[in-house]
Amino acid sequence: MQQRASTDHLKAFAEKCRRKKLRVTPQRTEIFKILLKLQTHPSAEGVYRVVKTRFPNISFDTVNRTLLTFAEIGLIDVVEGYGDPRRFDLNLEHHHHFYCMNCRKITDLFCEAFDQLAVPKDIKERFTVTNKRVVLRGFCDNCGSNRVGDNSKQS
Amino acid sequence: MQQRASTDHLKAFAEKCRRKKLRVTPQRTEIFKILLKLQTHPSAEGVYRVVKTRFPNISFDTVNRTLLTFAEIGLIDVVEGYGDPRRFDLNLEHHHHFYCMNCRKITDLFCEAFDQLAVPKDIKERFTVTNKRVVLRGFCDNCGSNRVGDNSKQS
DNA sequence: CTCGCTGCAAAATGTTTGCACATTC
DNA sequence: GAATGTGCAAACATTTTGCAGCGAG
Repeated sequence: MQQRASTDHLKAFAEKCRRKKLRVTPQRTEIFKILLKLQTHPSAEGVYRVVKTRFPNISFDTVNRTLLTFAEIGLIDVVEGYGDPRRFDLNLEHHHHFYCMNCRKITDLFCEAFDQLAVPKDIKERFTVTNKRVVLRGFCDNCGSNRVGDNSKQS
Repeated sequence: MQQRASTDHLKAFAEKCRRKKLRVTPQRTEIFKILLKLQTHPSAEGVYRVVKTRFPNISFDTVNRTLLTFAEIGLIDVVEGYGDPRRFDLNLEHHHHFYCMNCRKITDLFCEAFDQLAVPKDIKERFTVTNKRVVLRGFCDNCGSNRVGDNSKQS
């Protein structure tokens, strides 16, 4: 089933690149194909290891940059954590987080509706769940008005 | 209000340390006090900068190790992302994540109840929300049986 | 007095940047 | 042919480890 869809995905990929004025290079295509096949949540390093079996000369930087580029144009997503340094939270009570994509600030959210969300039985059967949290992402009021969609940093 | 509670928190802190057979050193106490005051989600670096104003000789490692120790005994929490390398996700559809604290594998969860969770109006007013996700944490079936609560790694 | 904790230094890991050459459009 | 993408190498940032001496219990 994955195989069948690949062609469509590849077409969509090429089109998206063209729309964003990105060149469709063999490296990019291969990386995208590998992402399709992996269906996991690999790090740049993980993707690199796989791509290397087909493009032995590819550099890690190309893989890493390509992934960041893909994320920038919305072709793929970056998993929560976003590669930031580890951060700590004194608040052990049940609460939730809003993460600003621009200034990277995390705001605690307290919300009964979120707290009350139940973990379905089938998930509980597959995993030992010790923590449940709703994570929202977007832009805080400081950042929301000025900017729209890019990934530039700010200390 | 934070001020008043500090004493209690400090007592609880000392007791927790004793229970876990950790020594109550000035450094640890200071770091804990700073966490109480910060009420944010600082990185080790961020905590270090503040502690240094009072303990100019403290080393970054002590701060970092202390924070990790605190997290290990459940005194504080590590925010989603956990300091892992950045990871990517091809799946742009609405889905949710389970993160295994042991093997660090992320599993996609598809769950209607989670999808349907509405973001309350007051949150929408404060933030521009572009993404919503439920993140569960715990141990997957491979890791759940062998281990219970520590933080040791496994490649 | 003992063992855990701290500070220092170095290593390991992960990420970013600059530049010359190759390649897509 | 112009401009973007790639590979390489070095810089940078973050996290981890080993060890000698210090200090809490």
